[in-house]
Amino acid sequence: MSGERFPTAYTPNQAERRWYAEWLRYDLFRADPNSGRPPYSILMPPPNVTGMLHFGHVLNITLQDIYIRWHRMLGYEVCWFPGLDHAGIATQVKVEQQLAAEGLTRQQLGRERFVERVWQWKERYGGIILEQMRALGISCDWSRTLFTMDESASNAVREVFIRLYDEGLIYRGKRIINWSPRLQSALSDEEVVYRSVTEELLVLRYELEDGSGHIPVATVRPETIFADVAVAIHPEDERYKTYVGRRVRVPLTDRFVPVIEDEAVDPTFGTGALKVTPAHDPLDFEIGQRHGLPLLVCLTPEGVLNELAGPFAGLERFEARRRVTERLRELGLLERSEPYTHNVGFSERSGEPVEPYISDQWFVRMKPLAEPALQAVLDGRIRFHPEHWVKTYEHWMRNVRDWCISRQLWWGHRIPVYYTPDGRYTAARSPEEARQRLGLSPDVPLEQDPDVLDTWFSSWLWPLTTMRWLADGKTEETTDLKVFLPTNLLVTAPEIIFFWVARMIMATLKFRGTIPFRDVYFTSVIRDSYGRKLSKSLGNSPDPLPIIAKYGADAVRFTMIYLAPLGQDVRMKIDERAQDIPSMEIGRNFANKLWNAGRFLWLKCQQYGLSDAALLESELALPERWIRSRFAATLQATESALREYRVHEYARLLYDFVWSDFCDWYIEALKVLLQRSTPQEAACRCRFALDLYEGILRLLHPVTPFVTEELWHLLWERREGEFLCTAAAASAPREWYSAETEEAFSLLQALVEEARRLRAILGLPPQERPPLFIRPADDGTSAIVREHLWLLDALVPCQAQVGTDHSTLDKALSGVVRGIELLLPISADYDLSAELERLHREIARLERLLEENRAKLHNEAFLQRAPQHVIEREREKEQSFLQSLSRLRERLQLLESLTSGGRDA
RNA sequence: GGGCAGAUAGCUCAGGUGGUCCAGAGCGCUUGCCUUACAAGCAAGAGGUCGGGAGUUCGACUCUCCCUCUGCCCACCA
Repeated sequence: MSGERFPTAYTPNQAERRWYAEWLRYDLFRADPNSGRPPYSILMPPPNVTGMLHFGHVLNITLQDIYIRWHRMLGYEVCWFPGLDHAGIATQVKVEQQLAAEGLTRQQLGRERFVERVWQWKERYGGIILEQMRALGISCDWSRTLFTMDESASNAVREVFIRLYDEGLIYRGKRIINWSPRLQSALSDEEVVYRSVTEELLVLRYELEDGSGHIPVATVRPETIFADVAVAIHPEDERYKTYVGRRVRVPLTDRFVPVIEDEAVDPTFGTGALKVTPAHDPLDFEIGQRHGLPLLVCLTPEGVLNELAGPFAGLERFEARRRVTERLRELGLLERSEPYTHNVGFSERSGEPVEPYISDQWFVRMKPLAEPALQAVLDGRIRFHPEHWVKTYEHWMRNVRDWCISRQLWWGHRIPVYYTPDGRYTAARSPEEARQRLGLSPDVPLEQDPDVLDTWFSSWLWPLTTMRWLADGKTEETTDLKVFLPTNLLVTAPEIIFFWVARMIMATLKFRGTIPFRDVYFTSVIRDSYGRKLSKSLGNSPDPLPIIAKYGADAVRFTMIYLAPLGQDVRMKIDERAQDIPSMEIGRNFANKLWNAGRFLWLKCQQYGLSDAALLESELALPERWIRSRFAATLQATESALREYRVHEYARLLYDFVWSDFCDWYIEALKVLLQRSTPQEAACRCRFALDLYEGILRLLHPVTPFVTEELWHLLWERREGEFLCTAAAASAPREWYSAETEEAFSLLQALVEEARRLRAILGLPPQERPPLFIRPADDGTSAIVREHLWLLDALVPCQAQVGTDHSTLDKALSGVVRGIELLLPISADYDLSAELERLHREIARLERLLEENRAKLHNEAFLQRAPQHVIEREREKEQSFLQSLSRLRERLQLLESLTSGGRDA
């Protein structure tokens, strides 16, 4: 027992700063792969350095820390690998915005200086993010922090590119990709979001060369007609059969293009005739390939019409659309137009509509990688929680398409490919190697590919690069890889299942022959009370730091997991004006409750002292045996909840146990027990209480590390360097649990609650202790009740006494609990009408239940088919109903005779 | 168009494998309390035909099917 003063209130900020510094000072988070203890490892999904963390991260990181801290206390050698992601496009966009505010563009700055600016940005926001993570109290191994642009990661990225290239799994090709004119870069399919947009569907006249008629063609993108190379119809479309093989004029041009047949055309859509523009549409591209059509490009990378568009050249694509439409109308080439709602792809990062665009890009062949990765999940080597994500995963993996990995950006891993002036190229580690590979003499100039790789091309190597795989470009084997891979758990958002989770599985299987992780926990999506995702632009995503400062890190951690059931979205009320999340009070109040329970125990221990003499089993009172049993049961339940990734259940179990069982019942009973004990006994009871409380701290430490560490040191003398953080997890002997004890105590609880209800009806002042008469049931519970009248006295409060003759208590309020009748005397002039009404209601309720119960018991089918214990249970219920009913009826009769008698007199 | 998840008290949500609380918590609400730690608290209370409809079963909030609504993901056809 510590002799220091016990503060009347918990001040989170101070304690958090102090303990985090201590934990770091003693290097408690550093993993030692050579310790020989069983390993437990987690890879932290590296946050983007684009900005600050939001509450999605807070939940995600808290969950990981809970598992890390829990396993550390269980004696595992834990290793949590932290890091940051360079987030290519996203970060580049942010820095360009910053530049724009200064009136600059990246082109003005030049590549080198621009990249320097991005590094400055990274230092700044990376720093904020790390500060936020520390404020939350997370216990990752900071010595292993990795940034995806670190040299060691770059080395691995380069090697992987070259290996895949040599294997033919990376190739360069002219394909239709998603082009962002604003970013001047290609995007992967995953970086495009679709939105429903209403545009005008135009029907244009493509006139036959000989002037004998026309084909009506529907389009929403008339500005692309300049790149049309054919008009296609479905082979079985009778309407246009005769046109096939003839030529039509592309409107506004002098070009004639053939009419062709292709299965891909949907005859039921639009006019059934499709203008084929292979350079500007993925479907058209395929058709063009099939028919050997030429590729015409009418847009520049900036999204401006080029010389092919004749008089329209130089117009921006949407302006061009308006002008072209206008012109077509003037010339009578526009047959009709109608509003048409369809999905249009937008760039996720820069927001403008994506342009399907033909260009030279680098791709990864996904099919060979996807197959083993799919199997690993289907056969259960990797388990998803909740499991239903497996279906989504499977669907994507079976339909996976090649991954466009080149980006026309400056911020990212440069593509390790070198080109000769005459267009030959190869992947290589250096120009020298490239020359060697191409068999060139040293004087041939080479140019490295200006593009960089998709961010996820470094992220998918995360399980490997965090463990220093190929950190120097050569070394395949490291101690970390041997010990910590596969990792145990990945906690991540379901929205990056394709971007990241799937690809990590592919890469780790490919390059290491093993799965990257065993369990994947997909977190909840945090939404505001309107159901919207948190986002900075909506203003509904407050900065976690001030909220942590206001409520405490433990409160934030606890509230998040308390509110976030596995796989369900979480709605939180967010006060946008105050940038506050009021529900954080849940956790704050809980920490406060825990604190005060500790303070109470401290005060009592000061008062009574502590006795080392272990209490004999027989000397433990029922409330003590009960709370011990509840502790054992709670511990067991929390363990299985955590093992099955029902983390919110873990939080709820702890909340209910601490608040209801420990504080509301045990501590209240302890107050009475201490009063009735000899000083010697009281000291023993304090010891018992304190030990149990310590168990609670151990149990809670993974969620609320700070307040528990603080209490753990306040209540006990600890050796230098001793921390709850690295103490053993809570444990309880099996025999602590006793169903019988819990049954007995719950009877007393029910009696207390019923007696309090009666007492509340009378509205007595707290000091008043009315007599309470108890008429026991005849089921053997009588002894328990008789032995614990003192407890009822204190908890109700009242003066409880057992009596069988209650006839003298004619004027009383009554209640029946499991056949036990409680009587609270009332004054002669008390108005009984409310009580009579209540009795009637109660009797009616019980009669209904009895009826249902009897219907069951008289049902032959039920008796035959229901399991024995269920039938047994129904019989017991019948008895209990009968006894309660008879007592209530007696009571009613008595009161009715009284009231009528009263009226007569 | 395909798939997934959800619909329980005014609000936010709990309710593994159908009968053990005849539906629970927190917040909000009503009433009474500064009762030997805690008013960020204590005690009592009001409030729900568990989205609708069928079915399986001795028995369904809990399983199956259909419907309605909500959210998300995937695919995108001019």
